[in-house]
Amino acid sequence: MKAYLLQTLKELALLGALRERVEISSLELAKQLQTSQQTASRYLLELDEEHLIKREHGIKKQLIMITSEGAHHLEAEFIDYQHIFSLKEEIVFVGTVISGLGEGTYYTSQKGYLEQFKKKLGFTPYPGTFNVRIDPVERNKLRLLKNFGKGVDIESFESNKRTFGSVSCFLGEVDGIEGAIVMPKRSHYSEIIEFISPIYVRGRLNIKDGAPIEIRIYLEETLPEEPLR
Amino acid sequence: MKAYLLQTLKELALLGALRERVEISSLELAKQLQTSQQTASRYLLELDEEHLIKREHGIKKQLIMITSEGAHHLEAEFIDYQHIFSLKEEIVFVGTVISGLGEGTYYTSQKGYLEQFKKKLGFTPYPGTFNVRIDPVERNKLRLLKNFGKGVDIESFESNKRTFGSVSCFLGEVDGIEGAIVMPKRSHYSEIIEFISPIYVRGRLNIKDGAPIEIRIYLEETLPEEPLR
DNA sequence: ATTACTAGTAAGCGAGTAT
DNA sequence: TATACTCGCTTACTAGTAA
Repeated sequence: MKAYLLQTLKELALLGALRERVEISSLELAKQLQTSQQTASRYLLELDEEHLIKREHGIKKQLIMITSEGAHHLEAEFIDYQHIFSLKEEIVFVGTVISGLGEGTYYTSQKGYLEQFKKKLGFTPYPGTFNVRIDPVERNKLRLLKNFGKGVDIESFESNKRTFGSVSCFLGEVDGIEGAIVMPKRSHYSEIIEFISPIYVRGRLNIKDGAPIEIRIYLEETLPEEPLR
Repeated sequence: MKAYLLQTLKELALLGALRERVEISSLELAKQLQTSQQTASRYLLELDEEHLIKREHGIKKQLIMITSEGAHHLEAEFIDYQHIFSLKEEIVFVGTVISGLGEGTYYTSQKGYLEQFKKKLGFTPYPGTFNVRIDPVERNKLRLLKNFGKGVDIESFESNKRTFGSVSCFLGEVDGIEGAIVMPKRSHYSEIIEFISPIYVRGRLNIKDGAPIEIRIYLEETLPEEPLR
């Protein structure tokens, strides 16, 4: 998303356009953004084209409201700032359940991974991964996770004459089931999040493909409680 | 501030550059920003020129840290987002005490204003205003105030054959002294904030020009407490 | 009043490359 | 490896103005 569009969207949000239709002229918006009327008008056109706002033309001014897609961008931005100023302790990914290609079972059955999971994560995962497709706008949360999350590194190893790459894990939960997400280190951000757990998640949740789901990742390590004396 | 520079600054902050020097190459930054190495390099040059970051060149990569000026921009942005998502109940302006030109005394002595202050703000101000020069980066808080603050409108009136313009007031306090800031409606955002109070602020605080000061403005109206039955 | 098109100018971009 | 310069191309800007 272009930086100036985000800025414009934020400005509209400040005027209340997340909650209601806001009446504003391109000239008024231009003053807020310290630019010309023409540029503000163009920004609004671009935001509209990208479905980040919805407009209705009144007789004079226009009524503008931010769409849910636009709101997602602002939320993502807010999360970034919360992290910058260390105010949040978890990241929630929203997505839909999908089926994997069975690869998850292959990888999570490798002894080289299993031993490390047991040792470093504290549990032996059920074979296979619980896969969730996240919205593309959620991907910057993945980046945040890499930068801020307390990742657990699982090292690469060799087995059967091939190499199994190193992965990062982040502890979290899906609908109350504790586990961790697994991210290959040498790969770009994907739209799929893979979750492992000692429990067979799909069975426990009795859930179908396409169902909405949330994965919650803990950013702070859970500190053991100090016993009262 | 250019939108893309803010975005870059935010990215550096996410990498921890608010707290410590961060080692990053222009290519790595470019990947984060989804742009080219050349552009990332140019962004860093621009941020440096504007004193928003400080750089040290290592043998390979460079060490980057965000300056306090850069941090202010990020804080201001964070405040904006907090307001968008309704998480803050006050705005604090940081500035330095300055002397006015005596105009404050003239205006605050006008009967037309005095009657409205008494009626709408609940107090009769001491003649004169307590003036604070705010940092230019604080000005977007003024804009926030106009959009979100529970402003009290003081209407224009005529007296002695001239017109006294309408002003907006926002209740707040300076160092524990309750009062309100006064902003002319028909004027651009200024670097000076004028504070009125039933008490002679300068005398009470025994403060000199140039001294650092905070003005706290309440965003939510203080609701009267419900008596317990 | 508005919005937004046209057109000329300015700013931003990244491939190539020097250092 | 790095950073950052040049330069040709693209994108973004605003004055003027139509609708």
